[in-house]
Amino acid sequence: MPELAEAEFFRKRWHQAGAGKRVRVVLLHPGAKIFRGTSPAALRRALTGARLVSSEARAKQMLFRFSGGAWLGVHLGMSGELHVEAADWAVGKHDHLVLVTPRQALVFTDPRMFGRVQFHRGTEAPGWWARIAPAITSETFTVEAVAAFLRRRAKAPIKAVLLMQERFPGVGNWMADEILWRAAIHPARRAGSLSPAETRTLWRECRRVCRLALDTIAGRGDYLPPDLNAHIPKTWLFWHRWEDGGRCPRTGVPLVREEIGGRTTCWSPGRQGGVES
DNA sequence: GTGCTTGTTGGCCA
DNA sequence: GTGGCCAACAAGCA
Repeated sequence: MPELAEAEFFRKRWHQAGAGKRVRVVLLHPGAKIFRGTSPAALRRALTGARLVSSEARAKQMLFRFSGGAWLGVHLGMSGELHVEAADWAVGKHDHLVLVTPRQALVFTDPRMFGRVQFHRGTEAPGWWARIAPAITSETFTVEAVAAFLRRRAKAPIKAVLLMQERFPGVGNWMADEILWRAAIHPARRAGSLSPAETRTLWRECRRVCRLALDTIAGRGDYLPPDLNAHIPKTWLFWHRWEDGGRCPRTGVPLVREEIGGRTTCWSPGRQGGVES
């Protein structure tokens, strides 16, 4: 599930339940793949009895800071989720890590285990966190930076390029399709074939989709929608991209699904022109 | 049984 | 060295 806005949604969900609280750590499967590259035992030692101080989401990742210089990084992969349950809640088959507060349980669950939990200790955030590319919604995400990147990846389909986290942090499969649909650019176009005007449109829609997704999925301010996608308008491609017989919300024409850049891609014929344009 | 799945990585090849 | 492509990872679902 998790792309940019979903990461922020799940971060907020844990934060609202756990901020300021002391936690006890329960590792349900310490050998699980989600702990690859980190030490579950050290994680448990450092976090148990610590308070959740602050948290942040960047791209598709989250970082939770605890008292005593302990940090918990979370990447949800393809199927990971964070949820909040009652403290006495029954453990599910794919729950791997639980932070228990006096009243509630913060649960990390991930059936496919493409997700990842990383423990870090120190006064500063971990290096991998600092190296995440600046947000698309930030001022450093300029049209010039996008243009330069498209030149470097000139032969790759634009769909594949939008999935590259080094330049488009947080963009995943559905957001990439949403951006290209709004920008009216065919997903199979080579990145280097976009005109300056198309590049500018793409840049603008990247920013717009990220901002709108953050507003509608993660909410504004402290507000958190009850359901993840409850407030995404029906005018978005999002709601139509997976349904059989789905139609373009703008033209009414049947949508096309095909594999582009190694991923199933949904696009609107007519609106998004041809590969050669 | 088959063929998918909102992600990332490493290996292969040009 | 760089860029592009693809299989693999694991489990569930239709």
